[in-house]
Amino acid sequence: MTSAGRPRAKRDSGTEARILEAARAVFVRSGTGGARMQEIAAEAGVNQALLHYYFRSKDQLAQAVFRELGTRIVPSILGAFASDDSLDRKIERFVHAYIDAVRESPFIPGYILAELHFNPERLTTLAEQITGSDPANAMRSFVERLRVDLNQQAAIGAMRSIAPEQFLVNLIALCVFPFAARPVLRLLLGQDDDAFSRFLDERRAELPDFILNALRP
Amino acid sequence: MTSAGRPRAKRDSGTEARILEAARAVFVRSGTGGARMQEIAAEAGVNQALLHYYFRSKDQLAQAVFRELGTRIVPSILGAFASDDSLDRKIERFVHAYIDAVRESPFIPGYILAELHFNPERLTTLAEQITGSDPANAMRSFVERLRVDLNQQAAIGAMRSIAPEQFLVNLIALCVFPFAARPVLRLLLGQDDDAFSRFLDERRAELPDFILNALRP
DNA sequence: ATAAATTAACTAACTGGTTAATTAATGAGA
DNA sequence: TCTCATTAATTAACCAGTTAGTTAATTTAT
Repeated sequence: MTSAGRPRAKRDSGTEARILEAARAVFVRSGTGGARMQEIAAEAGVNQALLHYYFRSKDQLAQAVFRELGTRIVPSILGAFASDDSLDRKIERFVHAYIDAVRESPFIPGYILAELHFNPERLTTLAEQITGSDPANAMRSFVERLRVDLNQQAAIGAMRSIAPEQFLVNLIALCVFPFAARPVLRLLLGQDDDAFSRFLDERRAELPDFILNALRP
Repeated sequence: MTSAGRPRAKRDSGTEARILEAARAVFVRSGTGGARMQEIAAEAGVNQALLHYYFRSKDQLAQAVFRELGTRIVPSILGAFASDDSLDRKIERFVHAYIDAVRESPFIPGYILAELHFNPERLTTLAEQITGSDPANAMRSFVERLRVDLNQQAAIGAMRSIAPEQFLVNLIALCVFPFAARPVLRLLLGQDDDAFSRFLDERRAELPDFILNALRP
């Protein structure tokens, strides 16, 4: 028998995963408001009722997708700051980790940003999920640690003084924005997929220097 | 008589404007997919049929809102680059113009980015509207002019060498992202409206230096 | 036999959009 | 200046199609 009297995986196991995958595709390209359950069912190759069988409602399905994508990306990039590397090195690791993590699914940042704009309450759920309840507090202590780091660098004359909030926003902006604004770049700079990829290569190599240089005293 | 046998402004002129205003509010907070015509009608205080009387369809109404917001912001910030100031000064003007233009309606960048993510084709229409057909070409010549500027600064040793595309993305990212990511900042950094406003003041003052410093050789 | 997985068919509510009728400015002519 | 036809503005009621969600029956692994 399986684990706990729980009869599992009858006909075609993996259905739930297939549904989630289809939902991800549809939600990412259409948003929660624009997505249609029917379209998701079709893309998953199942009956529409199955979506409700596995995920009670459209909203819960949307939340599941959002949670999955959010928790997949955030930790990978936060990891760079968990190490005890030098600040210089942390910045470089962050930039590389983010670009590497996101480049194979470049619509995700735009989707997450959009979804957060229209449903800001989702952030609470997501943040609790990641930090384990009380995200604001976890974040505050993170920011304070960063403040100490930055002040120390400023004290020894290695960096100019900067508020940790400004620093964080700058760092994240420079990483996230090119993805979020990809449709704009595509049209306005005439970037096809290939050009965008080269653009990212260049960026990955140069961005850490750009940031460190900006912080030079 | 009026201009051309065209009887104008009967009962309550300004209805169209009121509808557009209501539509703006609803679309900005819910997106095209999430918005409901009924909600817009209610917010405008008119019958739902009037929305169709003035703007044939939901899509056309959404486009009208998008166009209005897009054309309101873009030129004001592009203006900074039209001048013949020094590059340093252009950067400063751009940062100031953007923050000043957007700070009183801080959801607009998030809305525009989200809308472009889900309906990238809207960008074409908008860009044509602003540049007067053939936006890709207008943009290319703009980028090339910028390239010359940047190369010149690099040649005289005033700046490090940087591709105009990277430069543009950096500049815009640093300006736009704080607004687009506002819900995140609000929760994660615990910023209320007031704290956000102070954050913007600080940013407006420091960001030009940050960018110029990053470009130092 | 049992219970999970899956489906076809359905429904109740809602959606964007239409229609036909009503109201009120406007300008032309008597 | 007083009709009066004309035309724009506005509404209530309606419609057809779609939507998320349900149900009851069927399949299938154990």
